[in-house]
Amino acid sequence: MPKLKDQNKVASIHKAAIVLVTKNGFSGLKMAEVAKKSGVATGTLYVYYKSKEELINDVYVVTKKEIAGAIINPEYIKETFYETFKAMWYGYFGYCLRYPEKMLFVEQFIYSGYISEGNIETTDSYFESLNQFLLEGQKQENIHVMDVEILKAHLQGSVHEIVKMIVKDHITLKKDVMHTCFTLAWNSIKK
Amino acid sequence: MPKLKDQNKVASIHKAAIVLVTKNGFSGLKMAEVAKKSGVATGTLYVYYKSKEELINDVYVVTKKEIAGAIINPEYIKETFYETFKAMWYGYFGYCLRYPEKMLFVEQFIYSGYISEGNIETTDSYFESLNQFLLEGQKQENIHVMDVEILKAHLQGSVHEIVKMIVKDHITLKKDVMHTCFTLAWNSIKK
Amino acid sequence: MPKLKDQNKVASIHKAAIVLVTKNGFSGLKMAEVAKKSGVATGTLYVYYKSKEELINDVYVVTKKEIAGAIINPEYIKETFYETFKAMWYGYFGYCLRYPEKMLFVEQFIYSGYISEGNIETTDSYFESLNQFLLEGQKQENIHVMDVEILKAHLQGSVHEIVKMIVKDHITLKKDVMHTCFTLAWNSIKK
Amino acid sequence: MPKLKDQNKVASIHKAAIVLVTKNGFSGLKMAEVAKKSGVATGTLYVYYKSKEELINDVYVVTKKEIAGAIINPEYIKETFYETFKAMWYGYFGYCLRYPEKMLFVEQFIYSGYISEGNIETTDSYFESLNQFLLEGQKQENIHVMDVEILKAHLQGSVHEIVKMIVKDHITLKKDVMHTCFTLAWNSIKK
DNA sequence: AATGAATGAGATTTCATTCAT
DNA sequence: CATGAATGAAATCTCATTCAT
Repeated sequence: MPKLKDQNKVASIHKAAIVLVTKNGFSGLKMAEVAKKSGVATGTLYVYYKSKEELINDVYVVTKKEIAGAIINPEYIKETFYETFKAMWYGYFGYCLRYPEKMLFVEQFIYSGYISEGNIETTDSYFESLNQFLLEGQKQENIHVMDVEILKAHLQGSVHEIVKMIVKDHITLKKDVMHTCFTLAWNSIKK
Repeated sequence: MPKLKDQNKVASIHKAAIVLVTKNGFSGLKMAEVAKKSGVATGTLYVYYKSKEELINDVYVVTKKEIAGAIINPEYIKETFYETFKAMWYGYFGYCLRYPEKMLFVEQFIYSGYISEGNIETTDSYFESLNQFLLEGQKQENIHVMDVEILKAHLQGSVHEIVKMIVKDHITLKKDVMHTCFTLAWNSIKK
Repeated sequence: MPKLKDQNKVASIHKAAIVLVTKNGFSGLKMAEVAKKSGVATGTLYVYYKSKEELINDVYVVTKKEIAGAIINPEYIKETFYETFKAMWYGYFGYCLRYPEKMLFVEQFIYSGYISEGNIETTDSYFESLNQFLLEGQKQENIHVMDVEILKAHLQGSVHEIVKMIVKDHITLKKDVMHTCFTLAWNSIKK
Repeated sequence: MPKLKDQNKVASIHKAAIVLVTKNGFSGLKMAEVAKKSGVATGTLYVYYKSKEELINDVYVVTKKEIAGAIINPEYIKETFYETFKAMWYGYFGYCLRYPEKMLFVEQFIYSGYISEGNIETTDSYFESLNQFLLEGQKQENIHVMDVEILKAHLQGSVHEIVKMIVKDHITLKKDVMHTCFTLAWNSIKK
């Protein structure tokens, strides 16, 4: 956790860290580069964070929260399950497309051993209401009954991989292709 | 006659590298550790590979080939598109479940900047016949018509994310759950 | 305010580098030894210089400048060409005798491939006024007309080789021998 | 000293060592490069020489002998001291111009600490008759009386430095310029 | 004798972190 | 708080030499 000093500085440190991790991979993240890109001195990073690990954890938690917000949004609640799901799916897909580096950042660190146990639990809780929504959909027989974690993994995996491919190949996504992708997702789970 | 280059050595170096990446993450791959674990001197690593980067690239290419073999297998060719697809899907899912470290290794490095351009093209070619199979399925109206790359990304993303979740949480997968996962995949693409 | 870069440090690094090159030869220059002798950490050397090569280049340029100053000195300008030439020759000969390690250092590296192109040009410019002096001597018919570069090479070669011999054999140079050497030089070029 | 096995091999090892030292400096001489350039295996170098140091010493002694032969040659003995000296000077200058890498090789190692005491004495003996010739010239009042070692150093230094300049700048030497250089040398010593 | 793969001590270089200002 | 020079442990890589064939 950062000291609550200059929030602009924190934001630029975060941004730098995310971009650098995406570009050079986690092993390529150098504190000196984070400092340079974010316009602060290396020593300053240690004013805000005790270590590289802590910095990364902070970025992770904040980003994960932002991602939760891209899915769970009061505006997305519609009349039917289908419509709400659609809004959420588009919300998430759009977010990943706009911020692929954040998507990649979060993805990379699940297995890195860098994220502390406590933070995993914390971030999982952000998605509690999404779980409720999906369970309700199963109860109402809108979608197939199955482990919700598997369901989420399936949906998220699909979105991530498609976005990665699009970003990697510099493809400009057309509306109808995006709709095709949504159809893949919906067909897979609908009852 | 001089000593002959020992191909077992290459294999043990690979094995060590993959295991170490899995255990300590990519950033944790240290040449000294690779040397120790594979039973060679550090200098020997540099007899086989010009640099750490080249070693990793070689592991990547070899692993990617192995993965292709887990999907594209003459035994998997069945009477119907559905059955063949099912065999392939199970082949890949099973591989990922057995060797999650290889799955993760390959996944991690696509964005790491560690893989050289040439190797990306090389490894892409391994999957050519899979592309043909899917295109044929579209022509025969077994599955929806859409960009094959998107189709593959969708299917692969789903598998990877589910396997990651299972491995992460140390879940022992039951047959019926595996079948549920396959159903997700098939329902999403079938016509 | 951060710590300020310490210029004394640069000087002590230079000194250490020159002494070590003299003692152990160029191949014997080890960064760890330079660090130890100059009282800094090895990492600090890389704060000041990007690489060993750059450190050596810097020492080269600074030493070459010092050598130029041993020849081109306002005090050496006398009434006649002969007297000025004599003062310069003695200045250079004396410098080489006092700092044979610097003379050798500079001599060794011209052919070593260690000196970057730009630095050769830079250091050549230090001797421009010497060229002017010699050309003027030719115009005034004090010395033979010939390519100035050859002239300088001849004079410098003579000095270096004699000094090397003296230093190698630990001879204590008598005044009259030094005068004999000067006579060799003067007789060779005078008209 | 090499074992008297394959003299062609010895010759090509020598040639490779000389060229590589000239190009990359002494510190840049790598046994693996010598092996490659001379067309033998690294192990073979150690069949001929006990160590890198011994290899270098052998090259030194052989080259030094060759150089002595370029100066001291029965054909060069003429009627007068002047004519003999001229023939010798041209012989040496020509040799240096044709084999600058050998000249540089020998020059570099005098201060390197790599040449063993014994070999220095050995090679010095090759020049004994040159010493006699110069002493005789002094007795006959053809040239100035002074320490013969200084005299040789002066003459050799001049030749080397001029040749280095010419080779460095890729100048094609004209006959008259070569004569000018000789005149410098002769004027400096003649009585 | 000849080979070149293998070695490992030791060199160069990196980089998270500390510290003096 | 902020700075960035300084640190040094630890990483990568080199290369003279050895050794199995």
